[in-house]
Amino acid sequence: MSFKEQVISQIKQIPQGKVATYGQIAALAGSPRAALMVGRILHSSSESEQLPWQRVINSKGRVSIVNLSYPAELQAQILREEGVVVEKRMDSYYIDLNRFLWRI
DNA sequence: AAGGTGACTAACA
DNA sequence: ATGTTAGCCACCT
Repeated sequence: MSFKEQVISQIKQIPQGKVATYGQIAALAGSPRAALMVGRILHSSSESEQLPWQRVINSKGRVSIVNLSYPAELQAQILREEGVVVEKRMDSYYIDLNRFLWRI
């Protein structure tokens, strides 16, 4: 099973109403420092697979999606529907990791 | 096969 | 406290 597949499988396991960081997912997939890869994998496979990409954020609790395939606005909206509190500051969206970070 | 790259992170200035 | 720099490592070409 490739790192990529492990990442995808882990992301699929993030429960609704929770979020995870790239670093965390990378660690779960077996390579704690391949956080960048996680983002890359998401970017490339989020459309083909049905991944909750909106639940994956960076270490500061900030949405990294900003101006790519989807507007950060959409991510924030989806998360709020799941019960996650998303704070909007300037142009970015922040999430309270202490409350919503997914823990195993 | 080798090198460039990225939806990152943590450490510094 | 914000901005920059340098590691990072598996994927893609």
